[in-house]
Amino acid sequence: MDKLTAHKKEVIKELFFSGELSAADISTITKKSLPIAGKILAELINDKWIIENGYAVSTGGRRPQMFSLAPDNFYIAAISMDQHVTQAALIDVNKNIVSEVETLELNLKENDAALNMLIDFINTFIQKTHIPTNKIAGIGIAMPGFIDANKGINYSFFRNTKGSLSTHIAEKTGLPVFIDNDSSVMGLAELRMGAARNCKNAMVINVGWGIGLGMIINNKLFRGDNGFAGEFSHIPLFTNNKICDCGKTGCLETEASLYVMAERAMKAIEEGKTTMLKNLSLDQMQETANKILSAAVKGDKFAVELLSESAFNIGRGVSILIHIVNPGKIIITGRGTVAGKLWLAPLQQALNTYCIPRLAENTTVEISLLGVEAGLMGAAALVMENLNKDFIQKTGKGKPELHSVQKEMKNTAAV
Amino acid sequence: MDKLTAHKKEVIKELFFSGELSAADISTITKKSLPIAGKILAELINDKWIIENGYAVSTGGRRPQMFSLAPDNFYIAAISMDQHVTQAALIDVNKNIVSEVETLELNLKENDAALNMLIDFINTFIQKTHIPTNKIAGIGIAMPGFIDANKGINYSFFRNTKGSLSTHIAEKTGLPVFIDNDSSVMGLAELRMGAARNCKNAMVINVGWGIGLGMIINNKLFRGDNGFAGEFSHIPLFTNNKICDCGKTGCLETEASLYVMAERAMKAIEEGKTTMLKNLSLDQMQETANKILSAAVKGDKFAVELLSESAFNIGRGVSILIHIVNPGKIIITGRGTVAGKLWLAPLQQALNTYCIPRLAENTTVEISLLGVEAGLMGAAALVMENLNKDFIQKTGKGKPELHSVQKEMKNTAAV
DNA sequence: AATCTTTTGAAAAAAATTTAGAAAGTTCCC
DNA sequence: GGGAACTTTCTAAATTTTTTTCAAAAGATT
Repeated sequence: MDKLTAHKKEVIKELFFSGELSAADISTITKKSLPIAGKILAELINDKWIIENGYAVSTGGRRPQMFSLAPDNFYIAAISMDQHVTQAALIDVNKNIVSEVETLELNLKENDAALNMLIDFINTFIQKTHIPTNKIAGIGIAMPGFIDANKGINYSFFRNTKGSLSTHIAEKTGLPVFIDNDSSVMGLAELRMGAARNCKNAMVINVGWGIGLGMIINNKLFRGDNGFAGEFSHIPLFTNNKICDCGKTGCLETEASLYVMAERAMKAIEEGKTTMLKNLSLDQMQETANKILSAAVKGDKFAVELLSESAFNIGRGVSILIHIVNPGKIIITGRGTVAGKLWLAPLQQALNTYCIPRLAENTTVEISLLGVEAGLMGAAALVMENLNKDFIQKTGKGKPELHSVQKEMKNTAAV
Repeated sequence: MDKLTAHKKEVIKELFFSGELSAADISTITKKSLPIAGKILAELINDKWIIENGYAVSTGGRRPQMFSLAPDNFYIAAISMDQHVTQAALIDVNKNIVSEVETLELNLKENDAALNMLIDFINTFIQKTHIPTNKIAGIGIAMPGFIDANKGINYSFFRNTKGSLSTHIAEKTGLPVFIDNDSSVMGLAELRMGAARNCKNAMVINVGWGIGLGMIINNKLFRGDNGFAGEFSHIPLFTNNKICDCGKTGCLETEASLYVMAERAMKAIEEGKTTMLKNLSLDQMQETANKILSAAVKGDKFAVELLSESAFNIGRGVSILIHIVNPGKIIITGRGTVAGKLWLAPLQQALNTYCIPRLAENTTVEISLLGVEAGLMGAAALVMENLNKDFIQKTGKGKPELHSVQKEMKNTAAV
């Protein structure tokens, strides 16, 4: 990629995540000189990529001209998957969801038809939006599994694809496709547009059917040697003889996860425990989990205890993370976030119990503000991080297209 | 620092760690164009920093001129400390120890006189070497504790120093001083001149009185938000009710470390266990540890079992590291390394037991080749990483000094 | 001997930064 | 309330830095 395009890409990216910036802001963020920043901005205005946005209030001197992305110039197709449910949404340049959030019940395990169903779902979704494909920057897919994002391969699901999974979907949809692990991508979302902005090191804990981990290290998403970093759910933390999905025993997720909470709730109810919870079923995990979480929010003593137990166990895992990584922030995200701040006290209690005070002191725990949209926002962020150079160079998206007759004339003239 | 000096610094650093490089090598390593590399090299030759080293064998084309650091141009004072013993050695441009390795028995805990003893020790050591101080690039100090290397502060030891510890020692010795945590610095040594060269992510396990961790992340030493990353010894891994130095229970170091091995050995001997070990004492930890390690090397069944138990427990901790960081290599270093490959089998056994196979497969475990010198080498590497700009600009170190008479003449001429 | 590789140096081109000054505000002090 | 002094933004020109290009030199390969 030539340097000019690389610079443009970076500026577009920063404007997407920040919304509005001045030339001076761009200069400091990109660590380029002001003349360079000015030049890039002028070109991007000329290409109709960005617009001038009037003057900001003064901070003690001349007021800066502000810039932002031109509205309707492009969109992002964001796909967020978990083991059971897949969601799709269209994101615009202001990070808003501008379509219906489409949902597909799609079980990833032992389902040979899943890939084709996914592709159909995506294609139908894009058609429904009525956005021309040349205005879609790409498709971002957040999904579970061991994923090599560079190669676009998921070693856990859709393994029978020949070649890379992302290339395969790109061929079937006609759009650039970027794939990464769901928890990692949620980490990216927090880094770029959530609670981890301006954090050097942050650990994003994805509380769902398992306990995922997105790692922000040195202001960047960290993926390890093979893209497998953050396999938090399966750290051997307990000596409990409970067998885990992964074949081992004592994994964190055998003692903390929405799934474990559901199991425990059902057992307790069977034993006659007093609680507002009823009619739970492991077959309808999503509904069951939501029932437990909202019961906890409403103050149901048993549900709160259940949640606190999981939170404390997660905290034990987090205390290990803190010892090893010394992060500035821990951020709780994922499906469990519905219960909000209920997670904080028991988790902090575990940190107080298991962390060296000097380490615990320097780390704050927060609930993600992105909430249930974290996965979709992460998928969008993934596309912006990998923005295609061809897409950036595709100038004149704002200009009217030449008609075929005009093209003919141009060609003739050239001969 | 101006760019030229920054470039020079980087070239000097790479030459120190690599020994010999061609202009093309420098260009690729520093990611600068060949003309730049050539220009820097020419200037450095002119400054007597480096020498031309003849031609290397051809790799299919013209033979490259090789460059290396000029011998005797500068030296590094390396200090390696642990809780009980402090070592000092002089390192030359070829990474060789060119002095006696001086040793000082210095207990860091509850010892108000320790800092002054350390400073005296360093000053005496430097005097003994008979190297003029303007030829010493700096003093690198590797020591235990919570250290903020940027600020030069050790929050665990020597806390009564007013201002930063490194500045204080610098004032008392008249040389630049760089301080960092011992395990981190061993990680740096492995990254730059050991088994972690060319590793993107590597975990360096320092087996000593506790279990330290130096983290290499994205080809760089990683220190976390406050410089406390890698606090591996105190991750809460066991439910054993053994109280640890840090005040908590169940820390990794309560079940794996040379100290624990010594305790267990003494208890077993008391109980009449069959072993070649005898006359052990916790007061003379270094000797006791060495006795156990060398007994294991000689094949003493009990000593091997003792070591294997510790290795397996370390492995359990390492399996957590692997799940979280997905590193390409695990490197065993520190005092325990004396027992060499004996650590590998039981540690690998733990990885096989506690790791998801796909993760364990991608990580290899090795014994450091730097051995007992790892701390000193790390301290030297620390100095090279932070090489002072003034020191680099101090040209003419190779040129003969003007005599005072000549200086007089110059001064007169100038008037 | 002809063809390919790699290194090397010089010249040309491109890119980026520094400098300087003008424009547009704010703040503080009398 | 009105300057004076200070800030911040913005533009253009001058300068510096860096990369690209080209060609020659030196060796390997077939």
